[in-house]
Amino acid sequence: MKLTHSLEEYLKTMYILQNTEKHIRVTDIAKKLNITKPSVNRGIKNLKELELIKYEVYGDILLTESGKKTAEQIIKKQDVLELFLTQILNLPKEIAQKDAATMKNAISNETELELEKYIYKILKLNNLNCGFNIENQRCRNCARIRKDK
Amino acid sequence: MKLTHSLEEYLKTMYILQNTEKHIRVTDIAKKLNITKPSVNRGIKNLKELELIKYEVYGDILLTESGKKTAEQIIKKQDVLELFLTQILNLPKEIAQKDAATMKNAISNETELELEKYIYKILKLNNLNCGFNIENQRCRNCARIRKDK
DNA sequence: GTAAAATGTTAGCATAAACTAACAAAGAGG
DNA sequence: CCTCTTTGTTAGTTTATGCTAACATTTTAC
Repeated sequence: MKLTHSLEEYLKTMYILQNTEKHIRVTDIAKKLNITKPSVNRGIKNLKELELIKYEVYGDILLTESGKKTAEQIIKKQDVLELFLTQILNLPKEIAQKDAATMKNAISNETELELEKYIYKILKLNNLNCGFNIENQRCRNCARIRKDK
Repeated sequence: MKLTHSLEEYLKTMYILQNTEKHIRVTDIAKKLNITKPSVNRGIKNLKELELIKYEVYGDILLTESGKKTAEQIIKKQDVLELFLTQILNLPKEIAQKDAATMKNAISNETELELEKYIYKILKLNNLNCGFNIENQRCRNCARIRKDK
């Protein structure tokens, strides 16, 4: 079992929900990702097998330390792409988010790195995680809070 | 039956081979895409069903007019991405080609358009199809021939 | 012109990821 | 505290795309 595209999306969504909701629920993940509950259910089992979450049937979903780290990496990668799409190509947030999610599975690490450097250069940012954190949560690196346009 | 990612790759490869080889052969497609012949074989059947190619068992593969147009669109989309990766991010051609192929299925039309505009602006090109045509073939729009670095 | 090599095809397997239908468990209100 | 709604699970199907093994056809070389 390996961490696939869709499993990454599940994990990412869980991480986000964990910070906004009391419990991470199958139904909420399904709604967020616009898929059915049985699909999420299998995702949960796979993520458990990968030891990225803790879970027992009908119980709570909890991200392990490894799961949190992995989710943060996924989110960071996607943020870089989303920032490029919104700030440099001036695409609306909605499209940028959707495309960033699919693009992140399409690009190599080399491309990601170069893109990050490029964005850094263009936007003259001091910290890539500032100003484009997710869903109005506090940025984990610099404690700033994003303000959506 | 719809034109999927892999079918696009098959069609694109056929289009390229059509211009360089006398016949489009299953084996050559398979080698180019690094997959097995049976996989290509099924791709052929699907592309035939979509009326993008003409084909009879053990016969020649021929792109229909629709197939050619579609292939050109695919190649153009991918060229835009490859140009961005090589010219703006300075990635090596090898990585750029691979990433462009996967990225083209990950981005929306809006993103493609904005990216194209952006590249146009940055590189001040007069014709996006010049200078990054495929495989040293003549550019279909301006008749220039690409020179690889 | 026939035997060997190259090429193409068929059939069936595997995996990933979605789905529906049907059922099981938990929680909320009366 | 029991029923109804919500939520979660299981089982099985579908689709896309790769694969291997085995076979068929065509081409090439002598």
